[in-house]
Amino acid sequence: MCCYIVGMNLSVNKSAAQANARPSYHHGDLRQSLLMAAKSLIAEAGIESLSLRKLAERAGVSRTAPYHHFSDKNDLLCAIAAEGFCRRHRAAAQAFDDPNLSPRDKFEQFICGYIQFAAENPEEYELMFGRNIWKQKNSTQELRDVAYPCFQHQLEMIRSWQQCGLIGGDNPLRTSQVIWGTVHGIAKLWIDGIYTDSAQIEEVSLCAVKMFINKTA
Amino acid sequence: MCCYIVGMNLSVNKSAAQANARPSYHHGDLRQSLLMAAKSLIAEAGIESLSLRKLAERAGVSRTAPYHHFSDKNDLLCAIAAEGFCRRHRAAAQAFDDPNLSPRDKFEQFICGYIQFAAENPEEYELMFGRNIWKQKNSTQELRDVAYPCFQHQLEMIRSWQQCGLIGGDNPLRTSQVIWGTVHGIAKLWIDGIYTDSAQIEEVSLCAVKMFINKTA
DNA sequence: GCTCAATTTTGACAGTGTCAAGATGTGTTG
DNA sequence: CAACACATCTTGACACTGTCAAAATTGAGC
Repeated sequence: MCCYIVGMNLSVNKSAAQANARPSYHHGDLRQSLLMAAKSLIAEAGIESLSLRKLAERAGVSRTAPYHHFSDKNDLLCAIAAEGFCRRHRAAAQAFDDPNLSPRDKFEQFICGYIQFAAENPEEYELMFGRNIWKQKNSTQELRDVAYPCFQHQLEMIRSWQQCGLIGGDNPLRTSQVIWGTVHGIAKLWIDGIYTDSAQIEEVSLCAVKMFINKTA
Repeated sequence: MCCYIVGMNLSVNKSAAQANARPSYHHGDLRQSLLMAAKSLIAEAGIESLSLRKLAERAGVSRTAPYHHFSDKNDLLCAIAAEGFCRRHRAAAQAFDDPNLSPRDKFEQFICGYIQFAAENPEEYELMFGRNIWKQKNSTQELRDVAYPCFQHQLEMIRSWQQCGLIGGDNPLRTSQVIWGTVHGIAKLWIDGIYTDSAQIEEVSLCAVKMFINKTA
C-alpha cells in the first residue's frame, strides 16, 4: 500500500477504494479527519460497530496511525462526546437566553429540546452518556471540562424555574437530578428501542412538562 | 484436557484449575450452570468483560460447548435478562398487592423500589435495559414474553394511582412513560457513574415521589 | 450389542485493540 | 547546504473475541 508515493499529478486515475488517499506521507490534519470519519461511521452503523481499523481505513491511513493522535479508542470517543456536549450546551443556552420566551416556554423548550436532541442524534447521545465513557476512570479531562459546565447550567436553569414558582421541589439539586433523570430516561428508553411506538416522543415530552409544572402557577 | 476420562474415585487430587471439572463427559445441566456462572462473572467484572470463552472456562467446559444451549451470545444475555425481569416483576407485584399499604405508600414503594433494584444490581439492570438486547431484532421471544407483561403491569399501577387522584397526567400511557422514564433515567445516570455523589440516591427517589404526587391530594 | 441423536471437543477463521520496532517525512540547527 | 531531532506513519505481532465446521464421545432406545 504505497499510495503515498505517487506524485500529485499521477494520482488521478486510481481505484475507488483509494479515493481518499492523500498525496503526501504526512496527512496534515489527521486528527480532525479521524473525528469526522468516526462521526460519519457512527451515524451510519452505530457506536458498537465502530472499530479503529475501519476508521483508519476510511481515513486512508494505516491501522495504528490513530494512536499518534489519540492515546486510546476511549480517548477518541471522549473527544467526539465532548463535541456533542458543546453543541448541546450552545443550543440549550441560546433558548434559555431568548428574551422573547416566558419561563414556561423556556421550560418546555428545555424538556422537548433535550429529548429531541437525543432522538435526532441517537448514536451521539448514546456515546455522550454511555457507560463506557463515564464508568471507572474512563472520562478524559477534556471531556469533563466540557461536560461539567453543561450539567451546572442545567442546575441553574432548574433553580431559576423554581424561584419563579413554575416548578416545585425543594432542594434545587435534587429537583434538577429528578428532571434530568426524566428527560434522560425518556430519551434512553426511546433510543434503546424499548418504547415500541416511537412516533409519539413529542407527546411524551409534553406530558412530562405538564406533570412538572405547578398547577397553581 | 481429558479431565472427563478420570473416574469419580480418582478425581480427588487434581489441580485447583480443574476444581469444577465434572466427572462425566456430559455435563448434565450445563445450561443452568452457564447461567449461574455468567451471572457471577457479570457481577464480578461487568457485562462488557463477559466473554463466552471465559464463561466456558469457568463452567469447566470447552469454548464452543455453550453454543449447544444458546444459539448466540445474545441469546444467553437475553436469558439472563429474562430472569431479572421475573425477579423484578415478582417484587413489584408483591408490594402493589400488599393490603396494608396506602396508595401513596405503594407509589413511593414503586419509585424507590425500582431505583433500589437498579442500584443494587447495576450490571443486571444494565443488561435488562441495555441497548444491545433491545435494539434491532436482538430480543428473544422468551425475553419479550417475560418483559412485556412487566411493562404492562407498570401501566396498570400508574392507571390505578391516577384513578384515585394520587398523581396527575391525563393519558395513562403517556403518564406511565414519563414516570418510567424518570425512574429509568435516575437509575441509569447513577449506574453509569454520571451522578458524582452516589450516596444520595434515596433522597433523589423521594424527591421524585414528591414532585409527582398531587398537592391537592 | 448396535444405532442414533445429543452433547462436547478440537481446529479454524475473521475481526478486534494495542504494543514495539522500523520507515518516512518536516523542521531546525550547525 | 548538511545533519540531526522529532513528529508522523507503517508493518509486524500478540492476545483476545464470537462463531462455524467437522470430528469425537457418550447415553438412550431398539
